[in-house]
Amino acid sequence: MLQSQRLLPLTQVRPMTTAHLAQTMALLFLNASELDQKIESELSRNPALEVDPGKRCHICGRIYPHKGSCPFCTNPKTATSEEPIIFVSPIIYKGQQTGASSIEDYPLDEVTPEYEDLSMYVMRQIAPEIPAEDRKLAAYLLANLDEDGLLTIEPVEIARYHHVPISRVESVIRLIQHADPVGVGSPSPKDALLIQLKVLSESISIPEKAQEAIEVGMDLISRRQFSQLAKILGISHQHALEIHDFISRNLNPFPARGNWGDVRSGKVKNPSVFTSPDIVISKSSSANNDCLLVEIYSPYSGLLKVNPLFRQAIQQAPEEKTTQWKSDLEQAELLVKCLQQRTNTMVRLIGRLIKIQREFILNGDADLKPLTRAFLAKELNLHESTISRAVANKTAQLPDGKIIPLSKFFDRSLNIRTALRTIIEKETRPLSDSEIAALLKCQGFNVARRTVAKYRSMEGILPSHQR
DNA sequence: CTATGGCACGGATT
DNA sequence: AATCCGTGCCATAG
Repeated sequence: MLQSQRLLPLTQVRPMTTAHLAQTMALLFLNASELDQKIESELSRNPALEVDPGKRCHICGRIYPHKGSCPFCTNPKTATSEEPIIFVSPIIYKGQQTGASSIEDYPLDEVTPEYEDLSMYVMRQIAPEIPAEDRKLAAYLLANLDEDGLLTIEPVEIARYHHVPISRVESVIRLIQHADPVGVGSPSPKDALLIQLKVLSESISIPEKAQEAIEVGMDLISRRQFSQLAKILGISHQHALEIHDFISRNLNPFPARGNWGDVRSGKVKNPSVFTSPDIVISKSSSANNDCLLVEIYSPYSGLLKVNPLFRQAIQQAPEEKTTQWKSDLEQAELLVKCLQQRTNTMVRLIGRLIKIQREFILNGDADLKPLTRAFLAKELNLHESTISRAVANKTAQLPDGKIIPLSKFFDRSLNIRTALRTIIEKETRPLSDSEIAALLKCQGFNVARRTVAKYRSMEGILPSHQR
């Protein structure tokens, strides 16, 4: 049944036909840039379609469809609640964040396809900062990251191979390490942690001796021998625990894990380009409250309409073209309606999603709540497949600038994984996988021994006899 | 001999 | 219908 009729659209949506439904689904499946392409081609083909130029906000430069003032600039000021502010942006600003317009300029020919995304992503950030003659070097370095974002080759080798002084190699590496997955391109987890710690120390306060702890006691930390660690550093056991807690909460020994780990199998739809995100989430900067601003890119939403002149002209259409024109007009009307519907669904979906995962967005991975598409579908009175399509192939940019696939918001095994992590943190004696499995069973998580092992490695925790 | 990681199969999820 | 994920079995490392 057509449950979705019940929802209240922004503007009145006329009754849905099957064609309507089918096309809405098709549109929903596309992400912002794909939709952009699709509509552009439709525009050039179909004379019945017309683009309203919209209005450009004189403050932020955004385009918005209707009269009144720019929703982006006015809403945040009036907002008081913790409700996220959601609005739709009809235009994609390509390369808006970095100003790096065309990636083709950068030599990435040696990149292995699976990791292309990560390499591109990093390259895009650092490209403006490195001199042109070092770009090849950077590309080579990025091509030799492993799936965890760590460098697999020695700087000395690179220097020799490219016939450049090692200092230049090192300065490029430094740049890479400070790019978004902070610590990416480090030769080892230890170095990655150190970099992250340093970057982090500029914004928040870090526990004393944390740096020393990583430098000298890296293996002690990973083996969870805290009393040893405390002895070496001359600090209390309690303090050692605090340091460990800080590290495991804020740092990531494998920079690329989590963000890019799930894209790694190499079957990305559009492998050549790193597409701009479909939604951008930012914190309200102007106001004193901390509500979230959510910008959804939905190309031409509200701008695309049926050309009224065409509608009139159809009366006087030449005999042989009248059927053609009629079908053009129908298609145009359908497309406009479906686009409206798509936007509407996206807004509702994202709104709900943001509310549920608010903590995750603000505080990071640790606060991700378990969620399945089926659950969300029930809440929104939509069909599961609708959610699936809406989520598929889309990405979101978080306030901290990270870009993640929207599917990351849905994870059913995450609560079990955190439970597992806390169990390992709590227990003093190294527990074997089967023992952990038993403990998890007590907490209500029915998982097999084999699964525990998998989660462990997902979290980057060493096997029990090595801790 | 026990704990772990690899491969592969079946059921759940999308 | 395609894909992902948990799980069982088996080889291997400790």
